[in-house]
Amino acid sequence: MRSQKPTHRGPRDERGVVAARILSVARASFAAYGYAGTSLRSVGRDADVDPGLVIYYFKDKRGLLDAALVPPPGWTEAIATAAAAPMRLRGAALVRTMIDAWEAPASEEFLRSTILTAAHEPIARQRLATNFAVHILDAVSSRLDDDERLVRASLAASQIVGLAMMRYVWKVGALAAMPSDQAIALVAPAVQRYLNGKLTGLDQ
Amino acid sequence: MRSQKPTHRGPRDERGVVAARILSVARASFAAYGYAGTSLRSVGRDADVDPGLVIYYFKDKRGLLDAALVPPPGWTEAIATAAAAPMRLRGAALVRTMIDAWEAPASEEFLRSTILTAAHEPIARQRLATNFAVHILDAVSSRLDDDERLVRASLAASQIVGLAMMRYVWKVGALAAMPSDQAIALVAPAVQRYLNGKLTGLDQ
DNA sequence: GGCTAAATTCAGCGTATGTTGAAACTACGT
DNA sequence: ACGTAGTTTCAACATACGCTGAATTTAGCC
Repeated sequence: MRSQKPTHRGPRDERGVVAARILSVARASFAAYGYAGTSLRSVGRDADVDPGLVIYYFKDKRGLLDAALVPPPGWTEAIATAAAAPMRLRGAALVRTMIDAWEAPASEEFLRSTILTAAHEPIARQRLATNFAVHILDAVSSRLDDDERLVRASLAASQIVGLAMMRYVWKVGALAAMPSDQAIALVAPAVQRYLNGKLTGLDQ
Repeated sequence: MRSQKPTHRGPRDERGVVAARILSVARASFAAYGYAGTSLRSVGRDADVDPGLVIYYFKDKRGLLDAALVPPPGWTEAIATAAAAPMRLRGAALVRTMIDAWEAPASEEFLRSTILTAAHEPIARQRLATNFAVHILDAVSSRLDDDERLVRASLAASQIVGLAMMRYVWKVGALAAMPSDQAIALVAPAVQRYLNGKLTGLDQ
């Protein structure tokens, strides 16, 4: 009358499948409840695994967060590609890249957990500043050549971020309800103007 | 050798001063560490008050959150005023109203805690959807008269939200470093175009 | 067929949490 | 003076947390 549940231990993990499952659960939980709101016990429960195993793989709760904030493969390249599109189409390319990332489950998990955890955890914020500022802002601004390229990149990013917040994070308003092609078509011109249009208010 | 600290109980609260202090501390903590990361004990400690008193005033931890998410007086009116500005200046008026709110400590506390808590707490998200969508989107869209007014309001809001995230929440990039007048001048034209310019991609 | 190393579980530690119920203090009306 | 209502503190509860150390199972290697 001890344990009726078939507890079978030992190596049955194939190439880190279990670790990947834990990580996926953790990302979802960080995004949904934040860092403090995520417990190793609940992660273990959702991943059908003992909490100790989470720590066995990720060492720490913080280590789990660190792993959750690593961008998925292809992320950097996708941005670089969009930032290198012909100037005429670059605005639309950037917006489309971002929207595609938000609508693919794998990268959506990463984006959501990063953006939402960055709100509360200084570590996540710094990580986002790196992944975001360095990769995105640099990818965009290094492809521009005038004096205001840093400003232009920031402006373009601000519009894309705003779209993501309204459409995917808060899911509020008309932008959240329309098909993605329409959202891209509506927002791309503004981004494009930021990239190579005339800027107001730089001299005063 | 019992208690050397002068414990003085009894009514020394003047017109809810203590409750206001608790609420202010709570807002700051919600914004900094999130809902789960905020403990009644730490709130009490920072407000120089016993944790039980927090519950005496706000009944629940959730009640404390509820109170923290109530907009400060003047908030709704400020948005309505900006949304009613002459059409030519409306974009700039909206952007300036938001930036002013973020730079005034009282409303900054509210905005920050609302936006950041909305990331993790469904209750806060719904509250933000109400305060934000209903008040802002409606204030803006009810002043427009064409068929796409809901879309126009959402687009304008997305640009303003993006600016707020980059400049005040994440503090990343050129938009975070420049004086506020410059940020307004740079972003206002895009908002203005969303309000009464030509929109792309609505028919296909 | 034992050996080893990796994978997994288990029991338990110290600590912090939200909440409660009662107690203590103060100001004020009578 | 006195009681009463409103504030504030205190002690304690059950629970949940992060993390550790040892135990247990399994798969592959000689």
